[in-house]
Amino acid sequence: MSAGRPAPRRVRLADIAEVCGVSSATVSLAMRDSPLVNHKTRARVLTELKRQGYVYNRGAANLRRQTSSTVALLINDLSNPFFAEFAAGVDEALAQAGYVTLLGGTSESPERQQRVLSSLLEHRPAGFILSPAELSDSQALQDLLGEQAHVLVFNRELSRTQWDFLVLDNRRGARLATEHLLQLGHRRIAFVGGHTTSSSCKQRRLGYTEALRAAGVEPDAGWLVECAPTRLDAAASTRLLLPTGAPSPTAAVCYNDAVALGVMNGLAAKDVRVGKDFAVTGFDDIAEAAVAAPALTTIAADPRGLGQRAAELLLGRLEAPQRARQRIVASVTLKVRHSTCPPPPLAA
Amino acid sequence: MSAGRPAPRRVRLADIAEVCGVSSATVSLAMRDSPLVNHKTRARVLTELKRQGYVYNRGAANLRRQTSSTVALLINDLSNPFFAEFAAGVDEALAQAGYVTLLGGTSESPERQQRVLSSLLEHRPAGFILSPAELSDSQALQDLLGEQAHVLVFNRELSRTQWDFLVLDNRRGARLATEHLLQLGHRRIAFVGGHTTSSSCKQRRLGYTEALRAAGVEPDAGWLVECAPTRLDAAASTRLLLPTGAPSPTAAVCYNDAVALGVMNGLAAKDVRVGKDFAVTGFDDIAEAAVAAPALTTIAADPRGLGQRAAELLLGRLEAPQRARQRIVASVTLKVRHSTCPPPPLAA
DNA sequence: CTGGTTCCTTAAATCGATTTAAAAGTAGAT
DNA sequence: ATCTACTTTTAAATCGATTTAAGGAACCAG
Repeated sequence: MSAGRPAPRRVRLADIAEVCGVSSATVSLAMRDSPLVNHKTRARVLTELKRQGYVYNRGAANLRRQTSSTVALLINDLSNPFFAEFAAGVDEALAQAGYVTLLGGTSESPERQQRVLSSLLEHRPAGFILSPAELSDSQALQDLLGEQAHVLVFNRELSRTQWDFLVLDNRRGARLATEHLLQLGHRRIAFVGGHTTSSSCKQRRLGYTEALRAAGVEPDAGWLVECAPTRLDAAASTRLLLPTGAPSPTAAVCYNDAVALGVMNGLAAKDVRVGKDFAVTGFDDIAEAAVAAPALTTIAADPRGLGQRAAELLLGRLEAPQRARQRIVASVTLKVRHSTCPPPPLAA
Repeated sequence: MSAGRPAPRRVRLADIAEVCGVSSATVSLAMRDSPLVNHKTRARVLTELKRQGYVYNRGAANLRRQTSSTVALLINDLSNPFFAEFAAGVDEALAQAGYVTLLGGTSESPERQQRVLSSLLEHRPAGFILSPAELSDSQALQDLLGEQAHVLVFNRELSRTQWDFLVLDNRRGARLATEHLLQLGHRRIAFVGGHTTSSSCKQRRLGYTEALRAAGVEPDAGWLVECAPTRLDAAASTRLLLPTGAPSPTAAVCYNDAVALGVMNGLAAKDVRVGKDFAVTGFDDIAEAAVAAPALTTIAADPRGLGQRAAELLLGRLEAPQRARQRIVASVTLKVRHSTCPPPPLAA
């Protein structure tokens, strides 16, 4: 067990002060470019700061100044590339503004979300960017965070909160996808995936229904297939789309890309050729969408840009705590690829 | 502009103390279950803490105790699902141990890496988990972090540092992929992607060469195709694999999945059917690999598990600063899917 | 020499929790 | 009543940077 060097204590302002023959107050002021300090003194101090490799202790400064230079980022699912990109965008924009990101992954568990949140709270972040876990308890979150916390909620609505909110234009996205299918000639179009409890699912279903009605098609209750927004569950639900007694759907609008990819797997297993015999659309435009076979027609949303937007919204709120609540609906675009096609002649 | 409530100051230990008629020292001790405190007093204090919704100020405590409850996580590319999963694993394990993750994305830029790092340093994290940007300046990193910092380096070797190191078994992975192709009957096998400067690329090429030599195949210089590890650049490089004068390769071991998917795109554009006329393997097993057409044969490495492992290694180091340097090589496995096939009879 | 400027520097308080030595309180024994 | 032993509480210092009021120096005008 060699001793190594005895871990030199970190350099403090007082150490610099001593060498320069001034007080630590002077060093502090010099460092922060106060006009109170003689430029000769400042130069000496700055040189010495560099020479000793001084590292600012933001924690001490924040304690005294009652400020904070961190923002907490709570993400429901970092394994999902959509949210990972979102996180990357947030971090990038926060770093640019001089903030550090406190990361908290919640794995879609409301309990873990509460635990992670109370741990993050102890670090006194200036604000929170929260992409809530499914089935989050809005009230519990509010109790923990307090009424006047600076919070930006992303993606999922939290009922009865007054926090800023950034969300995709779910309704319009689903309408775009549905209209695209209608234009191709489809009339019997299913909506697959998502839970009725989720606000984004409700909105997407709404867009879907609107598009159908606008085209004079009355949606059939049998076309609404509920399942978890995962590839596996979606694949299992696929049987509900296949011919029974009634005329079956010729296309499916899926809650998101994961569901769409699952549906494509499920259909392939039954020898239904997606893009030839059956049309499928997704939502999110995750990276897999472009390389799937066939490449998935989907709704794109620029998650990295959303992350930057979220950070900017929160920073805006920090600067103007009193400004009115913001509710931003981010636009989405339709990306047509090869999973959509006209209905087969037999079905038309 | 309604005023709202005037933002009640946060509760401090002193506030609790006052109500309970004791000193803040007593509250502090009670909170931390010191045997010095009378159980009757402790009960009163705990009740009051809960009643006022006290939130611990870890910053103040850390300042006094000269400790830290954060760990900095620097990630070269959060958009890459492999690293996003890794980050999720790290965060999960750190949270379990009571640490909070300070996130820093570096976007593969050494300059940004330096900037992000010095910003994180000011928050005095207990340690660092660093997945270095390409072409990182090892010396510059060491100058910034200091010799005795607690650092775990992931994935890319940093020359002449004494930090703990966690890396995939790149050599064995590439050997597994190459052996798989050899067993299928291939003799002319290319290696595509990656830069010679990167340590992981060197190791993978080594495994590839070893496997060839062991099978009595002398690698041809023309089989080594260098390109950036991105889908786009790989697609563009594909032409180098196709028949010219000399007999051309019938299979390709790719540096990673992104390259493999790019190569598949490039070949498809030239009507070469991967999985029928040509075999391709990847590395990483990102989510797209499973849904690509054909599904990609690749090397899997459990990035989330690696993240947890990384966190555990760092935490171990924090507890035992003097222990010998760790160098962990994580095992990988071959995932055979449909992008690999025997060589076409003509070429055999 | 006095009073008034201007310029620069610093002592001391502060942020909130922790820690330790010392004090205060309680009980029991003599 | 006194002493010892033990339990419980607290005053005060501490971590490192910031801030402000006050002080010192230098200079000029009258």
